[in-house]
Amino acid sequence: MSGRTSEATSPRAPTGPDARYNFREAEPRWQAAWAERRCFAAEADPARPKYYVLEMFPYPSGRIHMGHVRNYTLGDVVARYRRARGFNVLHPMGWDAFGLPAENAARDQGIHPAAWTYANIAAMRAELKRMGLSLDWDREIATCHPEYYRHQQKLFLDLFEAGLVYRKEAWVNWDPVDSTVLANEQVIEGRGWRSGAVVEKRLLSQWFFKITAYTEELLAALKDLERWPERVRLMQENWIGRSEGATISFALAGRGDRLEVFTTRPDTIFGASFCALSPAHPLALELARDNAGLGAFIAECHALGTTEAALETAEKRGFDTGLKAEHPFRPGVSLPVYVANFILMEYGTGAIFGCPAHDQRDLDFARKYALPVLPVVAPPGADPSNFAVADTAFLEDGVLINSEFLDGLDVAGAKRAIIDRLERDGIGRGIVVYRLRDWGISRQRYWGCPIPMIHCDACGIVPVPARDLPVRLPEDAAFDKPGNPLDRHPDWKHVSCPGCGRPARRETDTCDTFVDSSWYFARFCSPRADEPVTRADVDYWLPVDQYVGGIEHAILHLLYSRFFTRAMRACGHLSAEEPFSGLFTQGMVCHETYKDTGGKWLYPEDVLKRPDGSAVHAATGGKVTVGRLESMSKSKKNVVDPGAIIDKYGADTARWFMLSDSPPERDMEWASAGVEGAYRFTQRLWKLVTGAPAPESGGAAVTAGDFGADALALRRATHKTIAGVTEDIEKFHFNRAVARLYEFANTLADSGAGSGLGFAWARREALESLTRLIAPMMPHLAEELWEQLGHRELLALAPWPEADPALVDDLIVTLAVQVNGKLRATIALPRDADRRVAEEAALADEHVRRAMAGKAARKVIVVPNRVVNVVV
RNA sequence: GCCCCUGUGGCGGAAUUGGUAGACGCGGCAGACUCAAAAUCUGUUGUUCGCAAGGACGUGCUGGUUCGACUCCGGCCAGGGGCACCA
Repeated sequence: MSGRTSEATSPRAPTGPDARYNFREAEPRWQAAWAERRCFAAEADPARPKYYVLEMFPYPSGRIHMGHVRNYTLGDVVARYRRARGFNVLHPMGWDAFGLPAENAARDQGIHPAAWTYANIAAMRAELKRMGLSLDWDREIATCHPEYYRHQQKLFLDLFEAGLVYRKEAWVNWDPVDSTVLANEQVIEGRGWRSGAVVEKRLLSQWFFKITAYTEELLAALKDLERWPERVRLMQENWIGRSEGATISFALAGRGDRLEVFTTRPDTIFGASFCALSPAHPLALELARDNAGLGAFIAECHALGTTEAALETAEKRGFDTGLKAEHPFRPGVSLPVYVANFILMEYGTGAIFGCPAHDQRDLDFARKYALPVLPVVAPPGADPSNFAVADTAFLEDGVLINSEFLDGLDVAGAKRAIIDRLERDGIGRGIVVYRLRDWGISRQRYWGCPIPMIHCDACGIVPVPARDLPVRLPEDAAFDKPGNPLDRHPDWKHVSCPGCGRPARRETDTCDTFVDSSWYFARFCSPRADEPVTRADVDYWLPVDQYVGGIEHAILHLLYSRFFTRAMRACGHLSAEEPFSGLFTQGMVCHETYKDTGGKWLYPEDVLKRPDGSAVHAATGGKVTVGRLESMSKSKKNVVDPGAIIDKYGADTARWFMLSDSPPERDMEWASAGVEGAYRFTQRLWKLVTGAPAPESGGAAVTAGDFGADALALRRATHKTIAGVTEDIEKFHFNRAVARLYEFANTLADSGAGSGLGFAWARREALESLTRLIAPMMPHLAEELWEQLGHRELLALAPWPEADPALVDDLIVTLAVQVNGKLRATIALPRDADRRVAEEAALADEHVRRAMAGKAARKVIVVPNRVVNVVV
């Protein structure tokens, strides 16, 4: 080592290449080398097994955040590992580039959305490139580019042709702050997911994708997505919301028509005491024409909509229409028909029968309007003659009572019996209904993909001919007023009708941005094709073998992508059944929060932590309150800028720390002390490999006889580590892989000088294996070490090390010896020693003898290579 | 309200899936080097009793199954997430 002392101390001042690993110099150098060799450019090759790794593409906000660093590091480990395993890997990157923030920037800063977006993309691309990700940048796409949305418009036309797109007048969720329509999924607790504004109901003509055409398929296929987290499958299952029930049609007294209701409890028909209609039900609207009171009630229901007041009160209210529905099995009994505010037109038939004894809402309603409550299911063993329901409905299984031909059956049996009877009588049938609704995609915004349709007074709605695509966004839109800039534009919407040539109007709605992200994974397979996708390419690359992203997209994005895959298949674009065969959902990156004495949030870099755990303001020395761990957010200032971390420690350290400690699916804490530890490890590795160079074997033949005990021990450690790290990476247990690599580096550092040709060979094998194993996680350092070990070829192109099974298992194993289940000793035995040998060795141990206190062993349990338990 | 997940040292977490609880990292303590500090290296670090050998206790709480339970089962408690007038 050199005599220099003042350098090489702080991460801020690394120096000469011989003293320390200089990431500042090395990282850009290796990135340039990878780019020059085009190591990560993917090409379809049917002769090779493919592996498509994809992380959810980012919204170009302008800066990357720690969540991105974690997401892209996880994906990159998989990509680099698979490449080393010989797969033809596709690992692309793009930009989810349409969306409202660009229009807000235009309004607030006077920058055009396109200029703002492309500048952000350039900034973020540069940041991502510094991370050393093994991406095929040749395939980069941005959804706001006409070369992308042009193909999306073509897909829209194809879906339209296939009957999967339609237009209907619908009550929509209107966000008054963003002046746009939101999908049901984008309304969270009655508020817009982006603006947080209270959402109103409005009736508008909207474009819909017929996702319900695939409801059964989307649900049934979930069980085959074995490499998806169970929890995501469950969330989608709940979202689709399958429920089995029956329709029952009631005759209406004094009218020729009938009322059809939907119920999941047809078995409770004899307990029915009223019927109720949705305020939007056609019959309700018809009756309202001659009934001012009813009209007022319906108007009131709509006005309330999903406003705050409605959410808070949530009171069940109804209006008696005066109509009577005749009970289908009890001649002469009739039920009042109400319009009720809690019945949804979109679910079932928009009408129900109420059985208060066995449904809590119906019970509340019945009590309010003094309707009868007749129990028809009693708990098993209860006396049917005096079983009654007070203010809690009885929802469990039991025995049918007061129900004529159903009496004595259980709930499941009664359901079957009544459905049989309804079907025989022709007044109902068993059906399955779903919660899932069609996907409303119209947005009254500028910065989105224009919907390629034209409204003609003579021809109606006419698709834009494919040859006229793309329908480009006008560049000269104005953003200073609320509402849709496309609709306000002086001439953009005026076109001639493709059918009759007369003046017509363009559709001014643009697509929900979830449409853009519903097929980008397919576009990556042939990103410059003159058609949405090239069949041969998508059929080779799809499905995505490993998709990585945040749990927040568990429902919307993933369900829409699954729909799009099916819709594109129906249009002949691809043959994949599912878009993502493997899914991994990562946890969030969290950080402590800090507040000063005035209660103002502080950035972590302005806070000084003291050894006793307290914290002070770095500049003023004032007291700082340390708050709990929370997901990083700008509003709480508990953010750490990835750029600053990479400046200070390098990309490899940031990547390594991201993978250490916390399992990737769990939330993690970004702790500065942990980062320092990761940085120290990079330097230790550098010293380990360069400090005591392993001689090159130079092709000299090494035979088994050359390996002494120390060499063999080292070789066993090496092969055990290879096997362990390989398994950990396969299973996404990156934190365990990291722990193993720390352990192996410690073993290697402690293994000393050793002697002889065999040891030198074993040491070199160990160092090369270590270098290859860290490569997916710390790719730059690994290349540097690989070069130091004398290799001329890039490590990025080298294969993954193979573990020799003969060296993975130890020859001598340690067994635990218990007496009555308590650990008393450990004994060392040859691997797979005979049970009798193990038993004798255990009983001979002095600690064991003492614990047995002279008593005889009643029973001895031997688990080979693990444990001997002596029962006395 | 319904559904799901998680609870292990001072902290992040590990435990071959029923077989030596606490690997690995962070932090702490002690020591070496240094005029001193930083960096680096060595040792130590669940609690507790004991000079020691050694013992007792210990995976949210509680009961059970088992030769043996962080792991399986029942009942609680706490934290987090999803859905929520869905008939």
